[in-house]
Amino acid sequence: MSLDAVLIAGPTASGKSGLAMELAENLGGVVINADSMQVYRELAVLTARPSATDEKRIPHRLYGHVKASERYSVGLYQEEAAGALAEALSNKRVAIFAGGTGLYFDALTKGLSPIPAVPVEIRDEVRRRFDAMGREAFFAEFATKDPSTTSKLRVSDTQRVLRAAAVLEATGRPLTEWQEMSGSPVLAGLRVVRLLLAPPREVLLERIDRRFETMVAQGALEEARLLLGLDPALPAAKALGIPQLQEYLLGRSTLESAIAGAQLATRRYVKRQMTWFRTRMSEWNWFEETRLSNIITSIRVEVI
RNA sequence: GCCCAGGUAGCUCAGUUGGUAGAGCAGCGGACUGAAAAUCCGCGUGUCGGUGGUUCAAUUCCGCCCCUGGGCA
Repeated sequence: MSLDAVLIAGPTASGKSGLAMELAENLGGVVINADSMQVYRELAVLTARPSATDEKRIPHRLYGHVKASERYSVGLYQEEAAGALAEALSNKRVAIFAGGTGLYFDALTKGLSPIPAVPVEIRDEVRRRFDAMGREAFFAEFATKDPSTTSKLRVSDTQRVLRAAAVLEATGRPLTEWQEMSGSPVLAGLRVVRLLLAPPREVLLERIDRRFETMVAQGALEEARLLLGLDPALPAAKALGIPQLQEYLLGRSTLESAIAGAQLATRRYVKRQMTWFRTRMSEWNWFEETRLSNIITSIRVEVI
């Protein structure tokens, strides 16, 4: 069987990393990250990133290579993933993408519209105007400039409203117009296997609760402390567990309630992940168990 | 054993002067194009402890029973 890439998606704590390494070992592969939070250097424990030992055993790419003070994005991911893929293929290795970020898998398998990068200054400027005007007034004004994008947004969806306004500002064209253009998938033309690991929810939730306690025992508090001075609006500052543990570090909550809060946030995250997978990745090969033998015998290779 | 108070959603509770019930939290479903572990939208999921009785109608009133908490012994 000839194969270029294996994609392993699944909710948090579903066993993706372990399976990725096993497959990498068997197929002669490189593990490439497909998770938006595991890219941040300072977040090793809290994002359950592969350990130094793991990285020694199997080559890993795009893990912990971005500073928490920086703002990563799908756009950057798409570029870097393409680079990591090219490197793997030129070394005759199978690229094994593992992660839980549905949007990143979209970039790999469907591609993003070719929207030019929005300069930070414009982004910040739009944000300032939003804060000054208030969301209602800002939205109303944006509606007059870009009715087609506005019709797809809600006033309350601040993040998307800001993005749409920034794109219009930076490019002079409505976001909807850009989005009608399809992009090219990172994996275009390659032979891939798409695996979705989805253990029963109750098993996952149980595992999550125990795992978070282990994380606290293994240095999660120190990671949260490291990020204390950072702008809370940065992506890394929103990693599951960070806000809750910081509340505790600042003396605003007990450790017990911080842990409970982080576990709760993680449960909700799993729900959102599952919604994405169910509704947008239903044609992937779904597995409840991570037993390699089961998976190996039933995989289907497809060309993207 | 007796006397109080209470048993209503997964949890904490509200309520119905008799017309099968609603809040918060938890939970569940959905959307998703450069912040996506983000951001946003939607949904009460129930033998009203059990069993008899009164009634056109009982979760609500009455009897008995069971359970929980407190008090007296």
